[in-house]
Amino acid sequence: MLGLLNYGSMTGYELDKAFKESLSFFWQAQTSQIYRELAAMERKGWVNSEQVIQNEKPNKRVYTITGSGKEELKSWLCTSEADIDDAMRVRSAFLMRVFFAGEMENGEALSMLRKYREACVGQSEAFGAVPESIAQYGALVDNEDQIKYWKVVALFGEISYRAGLEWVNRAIALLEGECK
Amino acid sequence: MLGLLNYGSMTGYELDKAFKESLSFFWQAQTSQIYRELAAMERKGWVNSEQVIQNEKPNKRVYTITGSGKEELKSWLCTSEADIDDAMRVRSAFLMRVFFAGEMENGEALSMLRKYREACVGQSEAFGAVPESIAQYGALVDNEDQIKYWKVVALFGEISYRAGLEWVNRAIALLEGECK
DNA sequence: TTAATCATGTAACACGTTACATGATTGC
DNA sequence: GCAATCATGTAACGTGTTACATGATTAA
Repeated sequence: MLGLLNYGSMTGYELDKAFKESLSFFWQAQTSQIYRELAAMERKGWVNSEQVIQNEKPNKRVYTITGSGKEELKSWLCTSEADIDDAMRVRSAFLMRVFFAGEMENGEALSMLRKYREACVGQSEAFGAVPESIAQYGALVDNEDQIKYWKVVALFGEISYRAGLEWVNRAIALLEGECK
Repeated sequence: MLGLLNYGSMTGYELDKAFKESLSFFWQAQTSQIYRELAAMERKGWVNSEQVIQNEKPNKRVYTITGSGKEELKSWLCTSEADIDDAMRVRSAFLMRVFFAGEMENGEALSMLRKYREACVGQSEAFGAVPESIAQYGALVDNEDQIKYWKVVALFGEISYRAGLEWVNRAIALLEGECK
């Protein structure tokens, strides 16, 4: 949220949209969490807010990052310590299901993997629209440096879904060999 | 935990080791969380426990899955509903850092990526030891069906780290082009 | 004698999710 | 008339993390 507010002042509603439309690939947040954390961040002095009265739409509260908020953002970005191990960490209820799939019917496990394959294909296709979307947001932010990194993150997504597809195809082939 | 206890009765300490030695690739749990959740599961009737007095070692409490626990495990394994989307969900503070890396020095971003590369290489190498480890645990569990799925999960790990390495190499190449 | 392994927990806090609550305006 | 978009929250609950507390035995 500090990262987004650093691009420009925003409402909770707009932050929520940013998470859902752009960041959801690597981070998710509930609407209620956004409003709660905005209040907490204001208490900490990282942001301040101002009510804006509107007449054709409901009133809104616009949040602005403070100096102390910018410091906090930078220190979070730069202290990478043990964080690389954290970065590698996967946490997947899906893989847990696969791990214990010996307790399922063979066909049930296969249908789970086929659903995963469909989801991979869908996600891979969805990445076609990403460059366009980056160009649009990039024009608003007006910072060449930023969009370079956005593209690098998008590349991670593409490569991961392709890898996921490769895996699931091999997994299905392995299991189909036994349960025709 | 129900999945593990389904292989055979165990203590909290042994469950903790299983998470740390075998499941940590796709799920992590703190020791304190394991003991807390064991207590909760006993309250729910999914497991029961018995104290075992030892004389050469500290006493221990052995947990055993109940019929109702087995039912719970099976229903968790088989109801896969919306869970595939959940499976695809990535949550990565590391990718968040990359996304906002425009606020860092260029060199700092690069060194973060190089650390990631080292970690990928290390993890990839660590996968060499996995087949041996699977064979060892497999002998204890004595269920051919199970180890088949364990191998499929290990394959996911190998493929993911290879993909991560491919990505980080391309990302570093992209960024080095500009900051020599 | 010092580190590792065996063994079990409590308390507090941080973070994430779900359910609920409200209400105006705009486009089909 | 109905759905979508704009707009903001509270309360309760569930899950994950950190800090703390204790103490025996065995191998280097």
